[in-house]
Amino acid sequence: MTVDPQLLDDLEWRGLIAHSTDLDALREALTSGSVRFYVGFDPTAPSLHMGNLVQILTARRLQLAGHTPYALVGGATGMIGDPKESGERTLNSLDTVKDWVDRVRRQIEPFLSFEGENAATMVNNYDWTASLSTIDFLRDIGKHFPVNRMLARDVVKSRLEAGISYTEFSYILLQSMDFLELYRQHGVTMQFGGSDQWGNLTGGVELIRRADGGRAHAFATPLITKSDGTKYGKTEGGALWLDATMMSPYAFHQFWLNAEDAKIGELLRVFTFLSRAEIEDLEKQTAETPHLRAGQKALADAVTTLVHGAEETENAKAAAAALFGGGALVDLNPATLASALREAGATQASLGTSYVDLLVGSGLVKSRGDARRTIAEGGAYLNNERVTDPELVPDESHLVAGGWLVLRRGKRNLAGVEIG
RNA sequence: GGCAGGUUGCCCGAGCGGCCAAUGGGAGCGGACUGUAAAUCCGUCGCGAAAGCUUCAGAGGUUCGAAUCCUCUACCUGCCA
Repeated sequence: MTVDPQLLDDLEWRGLIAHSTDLDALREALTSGSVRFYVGFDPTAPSLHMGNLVQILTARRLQLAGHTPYALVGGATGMIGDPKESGERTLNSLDTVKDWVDRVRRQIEPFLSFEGENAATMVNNYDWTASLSTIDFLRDIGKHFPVNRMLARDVVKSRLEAGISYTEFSYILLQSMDFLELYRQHGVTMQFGGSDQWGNLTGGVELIRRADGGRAHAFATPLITKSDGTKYGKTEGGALWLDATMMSPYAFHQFWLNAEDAKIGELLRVFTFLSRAEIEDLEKQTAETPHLRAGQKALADAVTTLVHGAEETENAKAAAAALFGGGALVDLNPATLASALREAGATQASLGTSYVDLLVGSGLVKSRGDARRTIAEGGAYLNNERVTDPELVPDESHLVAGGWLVLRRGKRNLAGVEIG
């Protein structure tokens, strides 16, 4: 297998290396042959989200450059829980974790190739931890972890006051053991993960050195933040899920389309496979003609295509064009409008329902008082026309596209109501 | 173990018997500007059309009336052992 010698330069240019073990050694390893590497995903929810996407795409970049991926789902680590600063995690049942493991596995698979010389392999750490005896674990693994070092870790330090269970405290041993296991069984010599995983990554590198005298590498990808420093990928609805049933491809596409100008370059580098020349050109366009939003459009199209495919991306774009096109809704092709509304999120209602209740039913507002408030604030629309009468009850004359009402809150929150 | 203090709306944080659905800040939401950006400014921010209803850790109690006083329970913090 020939490898791309430019890989590490490309990763650095994309800003994907926030921390790393010896960078020169890593460079040498990555240029001298196909490196077997691993990246893990814990099943903490029924779907992966934007943060995980950074890792998935990075794994793909490595595979495309000729290296060999081992994608790990944490059937075991998901039972324990990685300590986080905000507090102790709630344990999930074995059944829940198993279900989420399956879902996560299926979400990762499309991004990697399981054929060819550097075919990817899926592994589950439950397979080598479930039957491990406590005595063996404490003697073979625990002996290599000085507690004083473990206590010095930032996450642990931050939890010492509020409290941390032995369960979570032990997490790093499990993840480090994963690396050792993959190193022994499959010759895996590199791991990467999010920067919040840095302690766990180096834990594995060190365990391999202490237990087997082996040499392994690790690097961490950066946390993607907004320009104000807060975490990226949060919407009103919560996380930016990759599962189409948890977040529609339309909503997903809209999220990226609304990216702030200042972040376009960074997001394009991290989340797309566009070339350096293409990205630099888009950055230039964003700087010179920001209102055209060429960068946002390219970003939204590229990421949505990666996650949901070309067809869903076209649907999302068509829906957005129909709903934000600016033209009168009645002039639109009924079929186009109807499918756009289904894409944006649609509910059903019968004629005679008040506008306020329709807004509540659509989920655009959370209570009737909220609906009335929105109307009073001038932020409520029916068929792209501002609604000023809080008592409005839509009738036949309001129907468009053969039986639809188009509700809007604010500039960009849309919902369709199918009248049946 | 002893002593003192705390627990308020999504978060932080005032209130310390009626004028409190509860000051203020942040987040969120809407409007203006614009580009379905950012920044800024303005408005809004428990439920209810309203009357009113349900909130200030939980359960009781005092009172015409409690987030505010008393008792118990839970959790947290500080000081002394």
